[in-house]
Formats: sequence, C-alpha cells, structure tokens
Amino acid sequence: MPELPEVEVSRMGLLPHLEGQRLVAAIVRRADLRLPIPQDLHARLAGHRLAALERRGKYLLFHWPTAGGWLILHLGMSGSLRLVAPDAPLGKHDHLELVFPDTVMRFSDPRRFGLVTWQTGEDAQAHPLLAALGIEPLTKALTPDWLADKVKGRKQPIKQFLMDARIVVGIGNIYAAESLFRAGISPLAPAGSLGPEHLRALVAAIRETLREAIDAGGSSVRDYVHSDGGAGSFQLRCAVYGRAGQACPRCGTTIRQIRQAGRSSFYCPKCQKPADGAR
DNA sequence: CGTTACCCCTGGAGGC
DNA sequence: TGCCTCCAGGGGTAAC
Repeated sequence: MPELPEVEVSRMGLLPHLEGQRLVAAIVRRADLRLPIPQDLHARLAGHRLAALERRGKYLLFHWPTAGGWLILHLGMSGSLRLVAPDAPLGKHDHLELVFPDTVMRFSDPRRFGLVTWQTGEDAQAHPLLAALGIEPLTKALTPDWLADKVKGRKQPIKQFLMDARIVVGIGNIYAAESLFRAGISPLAPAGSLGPEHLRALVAAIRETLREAIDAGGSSVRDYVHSDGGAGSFQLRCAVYGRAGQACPRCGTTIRQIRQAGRSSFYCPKCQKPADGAR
C-alpha cells in the first residue's frame, strides 16, 4: 500500500500525537523483518522525547536527539502504523509498539517486507539505506531540465525509470501508472526518448498526482488515527491503475494491462503514446 | 555501466 | 469445505 503519499499521510497523522512525547516503553513483538528490529530500542529510548518525525522517500525518521540518533522505519509492501489505546487487543502482525503516556503506536506488517533500524548521530541520511536515495519529487529539485539530464541515453522504459529510488524517491507502482497517464506517456516509452514537452508534462503530472493523493489522505487523517483501516483507509481514485478492461476516463478506450520488470502496468493505448505524439 | 531476474513473506481472490 | 495457483502498492542483490 504505501508509496510516498501514504507514508506522508502517516507522518502527518502521527505527528500531532507523538511529537514531544516521552517514550515509556519500546516493545519488540517480532524482530525478523527485512532487517531485524534492534532489541535494545527500549534501553536506548525509554525516557527520551521524540523531537521530530520526518520523511525521506518512503522512510519515516523518528528523531531522538537526547538518545543520540534516529529510529528509521519503512512500511514495505504491507506495513501500517496505528495509534491505539494502551489496552487495545494486539494484532497478529503487530511487530513493534512504541508506548507513550497517552497512546501507543503499533507497527503492523503481515508480509514483513518492512524494516525498523537505528542510526546513531545527527544525520539520518548517513544510514546506508538512505545515503544513495534520489531526489524528493515534491521539492524544487525535480525539474524538466534535471530529468532531461537523468534520462539521457537511457533505454529503460520510463515506468521502471520512475520507480527507481536512486533517481527519484517515493513513486511506486500505482503513482507511476497514474503519473504517466496524466502526462500522456506510455509506460513502455524508453526514458531517453522523451523530449522536453514530455518531460515538462511528466514533472507536472508527478507533482499533481502525489499532491492530490496526499491531500486526499490528509482529509481522512482522523480516520487513520485511532481506528482500523490504517493509512490505507483513504484511496485516491485511480484513472488507470487496477482498471484493466475498463474504459479510459478520458477517451473510453479499453485500459490495457501489461507486465514490466515483474510488475503490472496499466495504461490507455490511445491517450498514452510511445514517445512522440503524446501531448 | 544499465538492466533484468529472483528473492524475502503472508494473505486474499478465484478456479476446480 | 479444501487445495491450488496467482497476485499484491517495496526494494536489495546477484547475474546477464
């Protein structure tokens, strides 16, 4: 479920409840995720205040300055975070609990592709998993010119290129599909084949798609906290993703599903042209 | 170097 | 009801 917008919505939902709170206990229920959850989290963090909750790509960064570092969390494919009452029944896949005086944050992740780790020091980005990450798509770093330089000579299909976190972070399978639809570009188009017009449209499309998804989630943050459903309780209406066989909302042509690098892609063969001819 | 294939894991959906 | 297969919004690593 979680791409950049879902992670950002999680961050926004947690922030007002957790920022400045003193940790009472950290309880590891099951440690064997993609990386083992450190067993010494409680010893490290108990009694310390959470000073900030930031996001880098799809990673959430919990800053504990007085404990000397950052708790880094990734939701993987199936992870979610909830705030619950201390006596709420424990879920089958609740692997980590951060207990605060008034609430408990629970990290649930059925598939265990997520991770929790610790980075000592002032700079969370120094962690090996973060050090090589690409730019944030919602900052001014993402421009058509910057993208033009990156796609130069690349034959890789633009869909896979967009999902490469070493280039741009946060764009997963859904928002890659939706952004390309909005920009009128085929997911099959070689990245290097896109001209200035396409790149301008693509940059705008990525920004709008992610921003709208965050706004859609933000409006239901209240549902996210203290309820079931987690950060997935909001859903941006998709134009093409998951809509194979249905009519394109723009032109009515049947939406097509293909497979690229092992992932499903959805697109309108009429609205989304291979390279030239898109608008 | 760029790009693809495979792997980690559980659960839900659909066919038989 | 059960068993089987396929699929899932991530991403690191090995291999071509």
